[in-house]
This record gives sequence, structure tokens and C-alpha cells, in this order.
Amino acid sequence: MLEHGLGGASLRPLAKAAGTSDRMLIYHFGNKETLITELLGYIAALYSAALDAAIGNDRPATRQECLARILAEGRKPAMQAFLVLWWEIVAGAARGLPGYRAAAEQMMARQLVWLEQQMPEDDPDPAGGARYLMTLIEGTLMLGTVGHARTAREGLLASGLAPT
Amino acid sequence: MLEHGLGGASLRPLAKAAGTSDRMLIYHFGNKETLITELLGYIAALYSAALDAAIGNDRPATRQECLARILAEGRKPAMQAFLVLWWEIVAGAARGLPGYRAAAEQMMARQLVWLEQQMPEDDPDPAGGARYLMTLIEGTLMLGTVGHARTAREGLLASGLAPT
DNA sequence: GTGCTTATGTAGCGTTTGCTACGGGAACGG
DNA sequence: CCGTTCCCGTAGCAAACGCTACATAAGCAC
Repeated sequence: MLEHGLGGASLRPLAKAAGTSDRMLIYHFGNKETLITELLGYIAALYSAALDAAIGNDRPATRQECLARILAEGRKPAMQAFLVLWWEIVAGAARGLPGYRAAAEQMMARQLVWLEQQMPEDDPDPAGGARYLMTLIEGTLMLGTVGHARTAREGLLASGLAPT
Repeated sequence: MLEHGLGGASLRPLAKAAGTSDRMLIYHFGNKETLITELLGYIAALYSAALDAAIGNDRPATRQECLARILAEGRKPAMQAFLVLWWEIVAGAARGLPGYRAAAEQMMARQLVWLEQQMPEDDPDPAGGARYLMTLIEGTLMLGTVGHARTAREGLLASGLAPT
């Protein structure tokens, strides 16, 4: 799925990659639309599980360190491949395709509670701070995928949240 | 184009919307791929022109006001329709489709210089500040399109850059 | 053993895809 | 007037699309 894309993928190559036939995909899911929808739900759950697995038992001491850790997480190759799918989900949500919006919303909500848990223990405003960091993170990720990683880095640097 | 999408659109409905036939599209552009590529370039230029037109001669007094103005600009219906296309471009850039990355990079670079010009006159660090605001803006836009506008707003509020 | 449900392969349906072959009309240069 | 070039319509190609019809096993209930 990661290499074929979500909406643009057709049943036959997808089925071949899964080791079955297009006939079986339709048999199990009824039609392509519900296939995609259920797949989006699966991906969202998978993402939740990945977040749970990535939760460290040592909290960062500062927001800056918190941000640095998360961005380092996002630079891992596994996450990189996932990001390609993520932007397709965002695009689908923007276009109003069924299921995309719900999946994206769920994943962001999950990421938010994860971020709140990862905030420094003595943070004066964990809830607001998590939302602030989240906005910065998503902006950084987007700028990174369009070749403006440097812009984002310099922005964070100027904000005082610079990941050294 | 705005309603048919970029990559997912097929020649015939596209041509019909443009008042010609698919035959003509191929005649003028050679094939679909260069059609899309040139269209991306055109969109990037169009975006640049829109930014030029939106440049006010009165600079905002504070970063906060600067951010508020830009986000208000992004909430206009015309921009809303354009955003749908934008996320498709980001997704294409992430997937490595030809032309997408270049177009996205160009548009972001253009937006950056625009933002620098729009920074408060007495700002201590216009370059860094613009990059910081840009990261926040893109994060806010993304969260907005997946139904988390509230999250972004609360984040900006907690950051002290709250648009009232 | 006889039904019945579940799972899967083969073949193909009708449509859409990007693209091409062919031909004709309009404009223009000689 | 003739040839060339540009422009565009009609028709259609081979491939791929989502999906269906049909046959066929395998397992399980009785």
C-alpha cells in the first residue's frame, strides 16, 4: 500500500502485492470504496499502536527537547514512508473523499493526547503547549516534504525552540 | 481544474471543462504528464500573482497581527478552493511525482519572501520571524483541513500569538 | 451422503483510460 | 493557384478500470 498509494492504486496491482486477486478483494470488501475506508481505519489504528510503542518512560525536561525528540522520530525512514501516505490522506480529506477526513481527524487526535503525555512534567500549560508544538510539528513536516526543511529549521531556531 | 483534481482527473472531463476535446489537449501538450507539469507551473505563477495582489501597503504592527491577517486571508472561500489543490500538490511532491516538488518548492519560496515583506517594520528578526510564522501557518492550515482547526487555534493562543 | 455456507480461480462484461490515425478546413507564402 | 503549416473534429485503438457470472472446491451440520 505504501508504494501504490491510496486512491490512485487500482485493484489488480494492489491484489497482486497482497498475494491474492482483485476478485478476492471485491469478495471480502464489497467494493473499492469500502476497501479504502476500512484500510484507512486500519492505518489509523496502526498509527495509534506505533505511537504507543514509541512512548518513552522518561519525559523530556523542556519543550525544546520534546520537540527535538518528536522531529527526530519523524525523520526515521519508517516514518518517512508513512508520511507519503499521510499527505495523501490529507489531500483526500481536503477533497472530501469518504473516510479520509475521519481517519485524519482520528490520527491527529491520537497524536495530540500522545504529545500531551510527552510534555515536560513541570510544564505550566501542557494542554496548550502540546497544541502549540503540534502546530509547529505539522508545519515543519509539511515544509520538509516540499523541500523547505531548512526554512522550518530556521523558523524554529528563531522561535527559541531550536533543535540545536 | 479546481473541481476535478490534478492527477486523478482524466483528459476527457478536463477537456470538456476547458471547452475542447481530449484530442486537443494531447495536441498542445504532447501527453498528460507535461500537461500536468505545465499546469503546475502555471498555478505556481498564478499563486505568485495572487500574493502580489494581496500585498497591503500598510504593514502590521506586531507579529500577532501579521499572523492574524494571513490566517484571515486563508479563510477566504477563494483560498479555500485553492487549498484543496495545494494538498494534492504536497501529496504529489511527497510521492515524487514529476513537477510537483518543484511547483511546491517555488510556491513556498514565494510565500516566504512575501511574508518577510509583511513582517512588522520594527521586528528584531524579520527573516527568522517570517520562517517561524510560516511554520505556524502551514501547521495551522493542515490542522484546519483535517478538522482540527480548534487545536491549532488553542495552540496559537497558548503561544502568545493568539489571533484574539 | 446431502445440503449449505465460505473461499477462490477463470473468464469476461461494459466502461474509461491515454493516445493515435486520418482527414478536412483555414490561413498564409510563393 | 498551389503547397505547406497550423488547427481541430471523428473514430478508434489497446490497455486498464471496477466489478460480475459461473464453476469449483473445502469444510461443516445433520
